[in-house]
This record gives sequence, structure tokens and C-alpha cells, in this order.
Amino acid sequence: MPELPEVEVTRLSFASRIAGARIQSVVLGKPLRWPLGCEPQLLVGQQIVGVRRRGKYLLVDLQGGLLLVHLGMSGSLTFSAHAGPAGKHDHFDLHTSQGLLRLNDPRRFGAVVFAPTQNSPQAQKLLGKLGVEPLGDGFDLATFCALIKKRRAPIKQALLAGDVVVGVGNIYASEALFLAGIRPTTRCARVSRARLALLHQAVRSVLTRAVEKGGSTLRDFSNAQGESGYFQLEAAVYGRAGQPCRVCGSVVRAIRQGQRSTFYCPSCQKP
DNA sequence: CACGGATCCTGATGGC
DNA sequence: TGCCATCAGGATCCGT
Repeated sequence: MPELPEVEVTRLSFASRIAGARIQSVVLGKPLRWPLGCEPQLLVGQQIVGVRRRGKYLLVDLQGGLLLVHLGMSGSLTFSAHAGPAGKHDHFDLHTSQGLLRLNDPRRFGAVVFAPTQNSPQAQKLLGKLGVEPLGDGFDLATFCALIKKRRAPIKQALLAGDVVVGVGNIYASEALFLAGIRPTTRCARVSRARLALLHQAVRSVLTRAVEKGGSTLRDFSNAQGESGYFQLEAAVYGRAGQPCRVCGSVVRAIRQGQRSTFYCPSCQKP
């Protein structure tokens, strides 16, 4: 489901409300992608210090460790004062003194994993190979160019891989490449430095705008307060195959790359 | 080691 | 309450 903007919007919607809460009980549903990695009882009584984000992971800091929460393709979090009974797709409930944090995830590609510290093997297995944060200071153009130039894969695949820059998923990869005027199939090494500079800026701007809009283009996205209706951000190319490009009027095309849909404008985006 | 494909799972949608 | 194929926001694992 969620790319960086949706994860960040989710974080912003409950981080301050859950901070300081004490965990009262943990209820697990069906298995998620990975096991929790500790006895649920270990969490009970711990205080929640805060919620950070790394890539598409939410890091729920506890006094004695942290929970790494990933929403996979179809996950969403809610945090509410009054807890209803768990539904069919509610697979992780964290009852706290300040409300219930609940993960709903029909496809169960998501996960909640406990780690004793962020440097522990459990955490590093998931976080250790992640690329730089696109909205942070570490996302500098020279490093971005150097890493991309080393590769031979199509540029879109490199964006999605997450080991150069994190948080860019299938929707925003197509959107950023459109903004930069780069054909998604172009091999990394063949993208000019000038266009990589445009792409570097496009990644920042498309993600920033999506966070500001409250999480985008996703049809069924809602934040942890259950607020939806955030669909103001119009995609330039994603999901618009056969429709006219908003810039030049050419017909937007859809192709498959690595089992994922890619959309582009054949005249605005040059190979 | 970098790459491409298969894979986990459920639900929505559209053709027949 | 039809059946079947295809597709969906992710990312790991495995063979080459």
C-alpha cells in the first residue's frame, strides 16, 4: 500500500497521541510476514517513548526496545481511544493506556517486529541495507549520481530497490520519472547527470507534496485517525494509461517492469 | 554481486 | 453465493 508519504502521514497522525502511553496488552491475529520476535508479554508494561520513521518502516520506540512496523501492500494503522472488537483483517492490536494501536492488513505482507535496540541484529536485518532518506539532509546529488551511475538496471528499478534512496514506491517512481523527463526503461548508466539532477529534485518534490497533501493518490488510504478523502493529488501518469498527458497531450503508456506496472509519457520522457 | 523472476496473501474487477 | 484470470501501494529469496 503505502509509500513514504503514506507512512509519514500515518506517523504524524498518531505519534504525539501515543507518546507516553503504557502497553497494557498485545493481541495477535493471523501471522504476518515475519513473526513478532518476542513473547508478547515482554511488551506489556513498557512505555512508548515516540514514533519515528525509516524508509517505509515505522519505529515505535519503547523504553526497552522498539517495534518495527511495516504496512506492506495493504496495511494501515489506526489509533483510537475506544477499541472495537478485532475484525477479520486486524492482525496486531497494541492496547495502551492512551488507546488502541491496530494494524489492519488484508494481504498480510506487513509486519510488526520487536528489536531490543536499533543496532541489534533483528533491527539491522530489516534496516541495515536501506538507502538514504530522500527528505533528509543526507540525500545529496553527488552521492545519488555516483550510486546510480554504477548500475545497469532500468532507472525505475533502481529507484524501487530502496538501497540508493528509500521510500519511493511504484506510484511515486513513475511520477518522479515523469517530472524529470526520463523514460523509466532507460538504463541507469545512460541517464545524463543533468537528468539525474532533475530526478533528484523530482523525488524530493513529489514526496514532499504528497506528505503535504496528506498521503496521496491511494484509493483506500486513510491515516491512523481514520481520516480519508485525501485524494487531491492528481497523478501525472500513474494509472492513466490511454489518457492524454497533462503536459503535451500524448497518450500515456503502461508497461510492465519486474512484475510491476509502469506508466510514462512517450514524448515528455525521452529514452 | 547485480539482476530478473517467483513468491508470500486476500480482495476487487472484468470477461465469459 | 458463477468461475476464472488478472491486477493491486512491497520486498525478500533464489538461481544465473
